[in-house]
Amino acid sequence: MSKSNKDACPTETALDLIGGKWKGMILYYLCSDIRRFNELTRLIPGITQRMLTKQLRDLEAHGIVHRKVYPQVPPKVEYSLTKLGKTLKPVIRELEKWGQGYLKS
Amino acid sequence: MSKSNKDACPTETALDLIGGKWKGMILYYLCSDIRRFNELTRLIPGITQRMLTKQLRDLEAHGIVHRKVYPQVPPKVEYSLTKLGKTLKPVIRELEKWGQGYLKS
DNA sequence: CTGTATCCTTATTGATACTG
DNA sequence: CAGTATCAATAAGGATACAG
Repeated sequence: MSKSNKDACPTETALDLIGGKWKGMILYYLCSDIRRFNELTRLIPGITQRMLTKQLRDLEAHGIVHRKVYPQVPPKVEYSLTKLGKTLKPVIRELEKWGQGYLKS
Repeated sequence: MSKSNKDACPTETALDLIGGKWKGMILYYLCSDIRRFNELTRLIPGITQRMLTKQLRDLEAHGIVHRKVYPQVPPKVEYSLTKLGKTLKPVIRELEKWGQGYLKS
């Protein structure tokens, strides 16, 4: 987004970072555990490797997700929430609660 | 979105409804008050009439926003949160809080 | 296993002009 | 005031193949 009034509307800042088609689900699963690349692929039906990579890189760039590479063959990479990422948990939890309520109504 | 695992991930349901480039800000302003079309245009710099209309219609279609038309000239239309929409307040509040924290860090 | 690289399609957004 | 209509541009997403 070019330059909206983020100061006046922090809501927008947050949605910029966790919005998008897949980030919600990625964060949802990272909230409960450290996950590997392939694991996320399985947990999130329909996502392609390209999109998963892209979203994870995005989250990483914003300091929300940490990427830990084990230099071995075959490769092993673990994704987890950073300190900042963990502060998102209440947000994710609220979204989750609301989503559940909405689905029941 | 076609058919992801919304049941497994209510977070996604929520983000589907309140995500997008402008919905966060629209909801942010509707949380605190009833707003008119032109008022929202002023409050949200950069949004076009076309986009504001589209987003409001979206929110309306999902039962989050109520559109009240006063049959008069010049026209007057008021937008407000529905009962369901009001249940979003804690969610918006969490997003807002997190956004503020993020901006400060 | 964890990605890149290409190419292509679709969805979102924007600019602008116009209307009841 | 509160929108529509039209057209154009950009961004997001997807399919598939390939690589270290």
